[in-house]
Amino acid sequence: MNGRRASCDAAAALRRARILAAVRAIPRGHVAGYGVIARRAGYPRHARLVARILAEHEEPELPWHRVLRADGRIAFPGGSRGFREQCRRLRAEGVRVEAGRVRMPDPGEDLDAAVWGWDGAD
DNA sequence: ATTCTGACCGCAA
DNA sequence: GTTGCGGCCAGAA
Repeated sequence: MNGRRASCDAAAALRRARILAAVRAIPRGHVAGYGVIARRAGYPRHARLVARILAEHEEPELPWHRVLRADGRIAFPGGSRGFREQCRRLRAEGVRVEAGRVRMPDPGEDLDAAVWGWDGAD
């Protein structure tokens, strides 16, 4: 077998595993950005990799809907199937979504559910 | 090796 | 609020 190729695949599998773990770790009712997930998984600047992995995942329990763009908006094109599904799932767990976008935690306002920029400190 | 494509990001107009 | 653009990085062609 080709060792270089094998170690490459292994590295890819590891990235994938760590990223999926980071996504699973987002508490219910909370959200995090692609970049935040990448950073928490140990791969800063790999936001696009997170997106790719979410697009290909096959794990039914994965809370992929808790992952948003850096500005708090849903990454799917508005009106697309994924867009509506993500909206639905988020609202189902108490996250406020308005115009395809999750409300940011304004200072002074006590949001009980949707916490933007969640980074594990909670 | 080179080129193209993303469920992206940050910053400047 | 919006758009545009360069930067980013893995994977496929």
